[in-house]
Amino acid sequence: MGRAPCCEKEGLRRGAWSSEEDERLVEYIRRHGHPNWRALPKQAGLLRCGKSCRLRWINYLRPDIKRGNFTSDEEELIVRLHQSLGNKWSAIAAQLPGRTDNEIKNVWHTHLKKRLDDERKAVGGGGLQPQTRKKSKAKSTAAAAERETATPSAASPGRSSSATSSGVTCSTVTESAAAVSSSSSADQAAITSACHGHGHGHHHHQQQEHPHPAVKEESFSSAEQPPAAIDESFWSSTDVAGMMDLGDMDEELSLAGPSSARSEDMEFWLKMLLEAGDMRDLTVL
DNA sequence: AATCCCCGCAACCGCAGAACT
DNA sequence: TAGTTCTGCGGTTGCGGGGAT
Repeated sequence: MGRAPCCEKEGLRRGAWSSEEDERLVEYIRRHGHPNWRALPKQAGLLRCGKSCRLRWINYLRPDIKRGNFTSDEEELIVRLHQSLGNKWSAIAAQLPGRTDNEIKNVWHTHLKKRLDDERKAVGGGGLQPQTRKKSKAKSTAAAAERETATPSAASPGRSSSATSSGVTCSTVTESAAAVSSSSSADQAAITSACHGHGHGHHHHQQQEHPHPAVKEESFSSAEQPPAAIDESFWSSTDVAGMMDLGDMDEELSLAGPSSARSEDMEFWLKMLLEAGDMRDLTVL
């Protein structure tokens, strides 16, 4: 059947979002929720298509987004879930509260997949393996790993980069490489610790940053405060801080629909409990 | 110092299926 | 029940930063 374009392309903005647009979107959703993405941009006064608004909200502006680099526990969990679920990023993301499918997908393609490939090569061929990248890459990767461990908060200004500005609690690709084929008890521990991290933390550091392109956030661990430089004006000007009040947020989230952070949490814990046995089995694969 | 190359990330695109009429 | 609309998902791309040469 025919399919209408998601939006009339004429006159709509594309590309990176401005702080004003973010502001509008957040403010609108805070007040009205998002019952209809298609109509939202018009009603919010945004020159974007609904799809773009949705993506921006889901992947970036949603208050329950947990940002910062992935912990080794999270990476491990992703690897395991990917083994069982395949490229079902949304399903994987459902097990990692605060993480988006897009983010997980990116991490998979940039870090984890490479890591697994390397491991397979190491196991299969052993010894020296030809680098898929140029020779300089090995150097730069090692250097990056070193940077990560040596200068956790020495992130350079500008865009965030998990590889170049990893936080203290965040793993590097190499760091957790050996952990992938860990024992079943280790699995449980990893899952459990991941759960603890999510269960306790992710609601409370939601306001860590407002990652706006104009003032990209530094990378930092989930336990740290965001750098002072982060777009404070945005939070104050839009009363987003007020939105982050938990009580208020619950209200907002319930308004926003079934995917509230609270229900996600419940679902997460239920699934975790149910799947704990399955996860053990995965290690046998 | 300049240029090249690679990486990470946000955003876009198109499809599939659910929801609605 | 069929047609249409909307949402969600997965794959892909383009941009900007930073390290290497």
